[in-house]
Amino acid sequence: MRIDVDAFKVLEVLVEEGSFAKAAERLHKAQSAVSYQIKKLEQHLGVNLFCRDQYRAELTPEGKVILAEGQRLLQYLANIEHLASRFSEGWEPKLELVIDGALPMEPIMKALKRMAAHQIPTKIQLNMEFLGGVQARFERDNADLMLVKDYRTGPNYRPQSLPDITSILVVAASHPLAVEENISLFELQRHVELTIEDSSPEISYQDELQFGGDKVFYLSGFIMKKNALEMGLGFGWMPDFLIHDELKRGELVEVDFSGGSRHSFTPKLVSTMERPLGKAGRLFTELIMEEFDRAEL
Amino acid sequence: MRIDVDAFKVLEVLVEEGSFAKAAERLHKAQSAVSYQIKKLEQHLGVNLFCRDQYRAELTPEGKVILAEGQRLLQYLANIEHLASRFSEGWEPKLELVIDGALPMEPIMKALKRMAAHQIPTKIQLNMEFLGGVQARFERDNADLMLVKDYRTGPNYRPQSLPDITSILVVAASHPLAVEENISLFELQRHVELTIEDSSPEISYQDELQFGGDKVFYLSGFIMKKNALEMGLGFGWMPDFLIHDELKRGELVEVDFSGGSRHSFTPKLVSTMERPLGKAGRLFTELIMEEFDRAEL
DNA sequence: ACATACCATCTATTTTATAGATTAACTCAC
DNA sequence: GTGAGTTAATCTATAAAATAGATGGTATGT
Repeated sequence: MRIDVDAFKVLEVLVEEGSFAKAAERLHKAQSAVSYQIKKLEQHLGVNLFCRDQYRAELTPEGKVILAEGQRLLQYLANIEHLASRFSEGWEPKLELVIDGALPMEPIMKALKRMAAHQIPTKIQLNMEFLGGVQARFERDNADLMLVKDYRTGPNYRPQSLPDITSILVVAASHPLAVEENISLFELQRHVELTIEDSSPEISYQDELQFGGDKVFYLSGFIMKKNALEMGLGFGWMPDFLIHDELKRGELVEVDFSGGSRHSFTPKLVSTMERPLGKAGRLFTELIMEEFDRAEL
Repeated sequence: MRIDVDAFKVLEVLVEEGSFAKAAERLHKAQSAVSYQIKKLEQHLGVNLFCRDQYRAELTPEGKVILAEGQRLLQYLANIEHLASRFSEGWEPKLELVIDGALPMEPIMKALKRMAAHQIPTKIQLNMEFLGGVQARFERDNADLMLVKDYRTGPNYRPQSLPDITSILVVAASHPLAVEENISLFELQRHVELTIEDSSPEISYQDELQFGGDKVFYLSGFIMKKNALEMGLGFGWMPDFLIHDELKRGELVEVDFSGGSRHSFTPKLVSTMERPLGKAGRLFTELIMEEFDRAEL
């Protein structure tokens, strides 16, 4: 038979009260029950916790150590119970998020920071993907939420719109396209297009914003894409919030494409009815909406 | 009623085996007992650990977290049991040592280091005192062992001798006493004597190696005493192992006192029969003897 | 469709925890 | 000292809990 953790509680109270009878009273038990529990604990551990030579039983040095360890054990057990109570309140044990690298990180990070401040029991996993990779991962991992630029609608998806984001077709000021006017698609296709590499494992649906030229560079993430643009490697779409400063300083300029150099999209926060959100998921939804709205001002 | 930690063990085996029946078999219990335990745990925590929709009951995400936490709890409990078993093997929970600052620290530290390597459950407390302070603390704190230069014998003391250590009466090379020959006690008393301050709370027995002059500086520890000597503040006794290099380099020189400039004493390792040593105390005794013998070579 | 495996549930039984009473050893006040 | 009052172990009866064994409904696979 395994040890009874209850005995550690009895031990604790017994030491606090300093007497078997008082401890029994505080524990709403008979004095004999306390004696029995302590004796059982001593037998189980093979250690004398109390020295019975004196009139009042006195804790041995070994007993002191066992008491301290037992208290830590009880503490740990209480933590588990607390954790469980949070679960039964509706907090999910894990919240898995997939976010699109094309979206601004600042409001996302702010929302996560505020989540952490709530002392919630939920473990949060955050994955960043690009283009079709976002949805691919959402489906493969059975994630709880995806924050995505655009997605193929599924059977039970519940999307919520976030404030619009504008992409701008830009190029370095030093690039030939920077000075041309009313550029045709044909002309555009003669230059190198910079694109984010789709992070999905299989061939995914093509981004509707590609121009179909044969000179396409695939980059892994917007930081690299921005670098490549600044170095004049080619032209490409960038979310406006990422290049605000560069446009202002004139390092990057908008391409005067006849088909339009601005494109706005509506990021979506998507969950699925197959995996309804728990408390943490709903809290995150609320916070992320707030942060995106605030960022827009 | 408090939670039954046994249930965590059942949970662990159940998850490993993947079936209530198999788990019951491994635990030498009936299948119903396993069902009962798990149901009780779920009720107690207020959390569904298993999803019974499928044919085979499957662990819920909450269950996974509870399982992991439960395993840590069991680990902790096992640690306590191990600790207790070490106690019942004769390892005392605490070993309190008092050492004399006049003794070489190196073998003591080496012995302690080797103690630590033994993975023993005993907590070790080490206190350094000077002169009468060593014994005062040994008695006041009911310590287990004292390593002392000399002591007043008590009723039930069990001393063991360590290899002799020599003290030398030294002074800085720049000090007037450094060049005098065949110095009388009277001459010596005209100069400042440097002494370690007795660390006992009450007035203790006077160190037999004091000269009775009126110019005495009391210092707290041999590091300060050595500094004071080097700076030519006065003369004083120093254990040879502490000033070996300084003598060699001629920074400190032996005083040519007519009454003798060398004095050897036998450090003692003392315990009392009122508090017999446990395993850790005996191990320390063994190691410290070894280290002192080794240091002598 | 049949044999098999899975797990909840029921009942009887064993095991364990507890209360209440008793006793021996001890303290303290007088 | 002596007697009243504590303290804690021990004993016995009882209440509570864990367990075994049996049963039944459901899912699996061949």
